[in-house]
Amino acid sequence: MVAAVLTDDDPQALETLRHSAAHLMAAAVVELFPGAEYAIGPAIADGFYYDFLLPDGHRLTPEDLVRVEERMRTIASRRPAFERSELGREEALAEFRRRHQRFKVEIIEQLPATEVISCYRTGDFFDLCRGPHVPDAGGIPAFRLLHPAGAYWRGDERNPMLQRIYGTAWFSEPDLEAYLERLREADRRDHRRLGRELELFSAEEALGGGLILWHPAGSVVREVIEDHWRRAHRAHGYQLVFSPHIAKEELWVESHHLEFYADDMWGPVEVEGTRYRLKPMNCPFHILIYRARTRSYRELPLRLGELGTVYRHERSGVLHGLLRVRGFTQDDAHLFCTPDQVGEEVERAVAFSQAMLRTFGFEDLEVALSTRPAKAAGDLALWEQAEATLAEVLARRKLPHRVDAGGGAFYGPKIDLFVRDALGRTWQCATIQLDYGQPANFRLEYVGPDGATHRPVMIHRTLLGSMERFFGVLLEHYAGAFPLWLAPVQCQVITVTDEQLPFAREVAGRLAAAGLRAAVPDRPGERMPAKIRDGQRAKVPYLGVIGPREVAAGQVHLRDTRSGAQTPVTVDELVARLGSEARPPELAL
RNA sequence: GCCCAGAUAGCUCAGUGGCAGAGCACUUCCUUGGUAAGGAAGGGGUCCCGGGUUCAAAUCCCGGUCUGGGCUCCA
Repeated sequence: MVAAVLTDDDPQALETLRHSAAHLMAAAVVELFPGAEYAIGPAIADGFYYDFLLPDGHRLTPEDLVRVEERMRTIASRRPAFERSELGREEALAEFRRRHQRFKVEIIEQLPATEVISCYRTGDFFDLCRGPHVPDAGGIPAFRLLHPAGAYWRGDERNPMLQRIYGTAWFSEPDLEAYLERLREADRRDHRRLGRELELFSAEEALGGGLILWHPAGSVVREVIEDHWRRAHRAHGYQLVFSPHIAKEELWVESHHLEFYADDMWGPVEVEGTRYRLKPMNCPFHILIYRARTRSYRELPLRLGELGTVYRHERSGVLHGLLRVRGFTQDDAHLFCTPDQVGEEVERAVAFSQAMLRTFGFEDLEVALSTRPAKAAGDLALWEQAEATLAEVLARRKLPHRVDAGGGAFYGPKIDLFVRDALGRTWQCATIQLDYGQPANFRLEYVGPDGATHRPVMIHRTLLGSMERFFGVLLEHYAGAFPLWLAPVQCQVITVTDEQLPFAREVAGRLAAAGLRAAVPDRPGERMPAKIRDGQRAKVPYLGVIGPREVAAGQVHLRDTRSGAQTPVTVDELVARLGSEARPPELAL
């Protein structure tokens, strides 16, 4: 018998608590829905869930959750113990068959024959479970059910769809309340909400799922990001290119995309008897640029970069705001190098992406190394060599990382960088993929110092991922309040009465001449407090207020909307101060 | 794709077989004011699309589109 000692600092204890809460919830569901079959109910990050198959195909509603939660409290008030028992395999199978619990029977049948089968009883509820648990069901200080959902048995869409309930449990009511507040904060920061409120982008029904319209304010931010990106790439030895959105189907045969990636590609378009496909990736285009003439080893590494728009046929159910879309622009680049340049090029790309992500306020990065998938192209020895090269780079840069076995692309292993945002959530941005396959598919060559032809190695990489996803992540990270260099409008010039409008326009003109984005709201007759409120709500970093006093003194009363601080400044001071704060950050390598 | 839920004014939403509504936004007029909403009047609808049931459909039924939650956290 394992007696769990609950302490606040032990993550294991919190997991135990949540798993116990899942059992308590299942007990309540079985009482409310006699005949319910229960599948699995693990603790997860921040909470727990349990999957059920309810009698008569009942589907859970939010109202059902209220009843389940009430019943959980009723059961908990009786403080039934979590009683552990150990059964033999046959005994356990008989018990769960008697209870008509097909999922438990299936699980036991798949356990090794020698495994000790432990079960827990909570009042009338009896479950197959490894444990441990809290001593009794009254020992769960704070819990809340969150939402119902559908989920396939074992996550496989060929299996029956079960009803899942998500919940959360904590050591205390204040902990629970803090967590619920975190959820509310995440909702307030939801990029879809902010995108609408700040008029940054939209997705219109008339356009089709997963397709995004960038509105003027969002387009300004994107343009600033792209300018920063282009400048940095030129400084780091990249050459920038453009390529079309569509190519002959034959090209995708040669690249093996149609063989390995067809499900994610849009269907063919036929023009004058030739089939074309929308591009899901930019690589074949950059490869054709490489192949346009004979290349010398003196040109390598050749780094071709492009903000390339691609189209992928994501399944309708996985689309999500800007984070999962069907048309998006990758900040893509392909590095063509000699085999002995690979290590250095990968290392430079990793450093470049770390530096780039830092300029957007992402200091804390997580790193993953993804290895050979089941469906892979190319020979095994090359894969092993490629994986070893990536691991060496991570070791040299002293980057702690996890290994995602089988998570690589079909043409090579990869290093992914994830940013951690202001709420502690992680998002994949940069990816650096080695590719020995495409150079062979396309018979790429360069002439070496020996006068003979050799095969280059390719590295695919993005730093930000895609403009859409990165913008969505950035928007949530900053909660819509962009730093000055990214803000769509950097300074709004507000007058106390309409009398000051000419001076306000003059000030805005001075700011614009200095390359700053300034605006004078066109709202004649509107009161100043209303214009201040609009500026605050639009998250404009600076509001410059001008009344009769400021006109007389040639000043602006500057309000920093982030801190609320107010200071009178001359127009020259205003231009100098905003000009220096608005400069894009330098890339620190 | 699959399960569930939703779609009513630009936005947030109420209305649930019998006259299409509120707040904000927008337009006009009045107000010229000092750091998060000055006042009044007005305009604005294919109640997502298509079909069905009904004397009558925004409302009920069927199909579609789009959106949202979830679908490899594994006793």
